[in-house]
Amino acid sequence: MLSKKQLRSDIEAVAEALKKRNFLFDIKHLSDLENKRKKNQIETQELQNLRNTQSKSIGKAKASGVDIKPLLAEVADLGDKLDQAKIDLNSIQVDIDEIVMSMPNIPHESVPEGNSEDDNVEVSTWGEPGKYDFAVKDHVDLGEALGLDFETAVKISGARFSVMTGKIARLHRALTQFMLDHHSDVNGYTEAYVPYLVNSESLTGTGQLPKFEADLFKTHLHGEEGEAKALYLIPTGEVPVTNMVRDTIVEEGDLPLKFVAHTPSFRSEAGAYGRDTRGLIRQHQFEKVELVQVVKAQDSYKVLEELTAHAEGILQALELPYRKVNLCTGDLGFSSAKTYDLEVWLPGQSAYREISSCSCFEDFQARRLQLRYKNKQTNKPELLHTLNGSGLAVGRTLVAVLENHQQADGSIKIPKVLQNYMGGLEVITH
RNA sequence: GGAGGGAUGGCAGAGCGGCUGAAUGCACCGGUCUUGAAAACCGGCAAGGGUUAAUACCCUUCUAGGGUUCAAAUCCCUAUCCCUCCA
Repeated sequence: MLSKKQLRSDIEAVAEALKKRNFLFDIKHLSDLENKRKKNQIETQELQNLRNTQSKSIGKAKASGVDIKPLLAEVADLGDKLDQAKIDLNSIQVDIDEIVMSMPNIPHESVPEGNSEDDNVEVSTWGEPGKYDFAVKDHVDLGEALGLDFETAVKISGARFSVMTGKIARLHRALTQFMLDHHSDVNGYTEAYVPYLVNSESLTGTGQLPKFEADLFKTHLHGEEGEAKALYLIPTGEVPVTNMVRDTIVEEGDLPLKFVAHTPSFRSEAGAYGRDTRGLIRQHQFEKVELVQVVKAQDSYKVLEELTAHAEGILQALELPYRKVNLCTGDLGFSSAKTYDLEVWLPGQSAYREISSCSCFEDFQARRLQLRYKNKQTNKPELLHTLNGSGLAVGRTLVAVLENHQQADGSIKIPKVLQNYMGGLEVITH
């Protein structure tokens, strides 16, 4: 959420900044609402003040034995007036909130302007796409021989799910284990285990709600109260992990907070019909190892570089060629001020595909989350900055390992760092 | 399944319907003292919002949502979470 103060004082600048990401809003409508809010709020608070002072004087009069009847008559209609004023004010505030809650974050100045992913800017590349003296297969062909099974998944659940058995299931787990160990042992993250079903407050805190409900799987509880209490399957580990610190004032000495968590992610992929229908790239359920950091405002962009480098470290350890891309204003996620995508090379597609997305949200999430620390200098609570990134998406990493480390006979070389997790295996064959 | 008890500031923990935004302790910050530190002593210290150039003033908040009342941390109802006892 953007700062309402900023929206009041500098609405033109906000509109200008959001235009860069193709987000337009009715400036006049919002400022009209804001003017109404101001008037009603002052009015309401004056009534409240009046009631408070009147009540106090009634108390005093009663204590000193004076007849309070005339005083009571004076305040007779105050309650009704106040109730009405509150109702009016509340309805205006609901309208304003609805608008503000659906406004995306302002892009950082270093974000390139553009309309779509075609305008993203490549920042760096690592490794060279491999040269193969045989016809490369994609991960579906390679995987199906090794225990990757989409047909069974269709029977159990439907399209966009997968089953893995045997060595490939173990390889998938090995990737997860390696990532968790690496980030906690080498990069200093604290491992976290978190719920996979979350309430709507959590999703509002990180920005998935209210705007993106269609992308989520929502559970349905029985009973009349069911709707209000319904839980959602997490679309990313970011949600439960970042919400661990919702509504808290963090001790300055505990900063930065660094968490790593392995979670499944569930996405309805609404609107993605026909895209990546083959294989593991776009699934309703996939595993991710998520990095989350909570830092002071002045550190956040330095930390974005650092966190991205942590994700890159996994790709490097797995010997997977990739490139780092600075997302343009038009491709930026709703809550993000700046995002680097890491795109891994997939020989089966002869293309770079997203495998990690590392974002700095500045105080956009923190404001929704009421996530602060007490600044020792000013002695005031200040909003923190949040960041997260996949380190990495496990399913897509499996795809990348299969395709990049395939050999002519369809076997897969296991990267050195994974061999311990594979019981010493150096190659998997069917 | 039944019967109770509880939820208060960063934490712990008091709190008769009006003088309670809230005692006290811890933590934290500043000061005195000290070569320095500790201890001791003195002082400060909740959050959110509004008006304002500023000082300042005002409003809201004692798990959440309703209700009673001129007035609610305090009384009533409901929900959530925690605890104890019985089956």
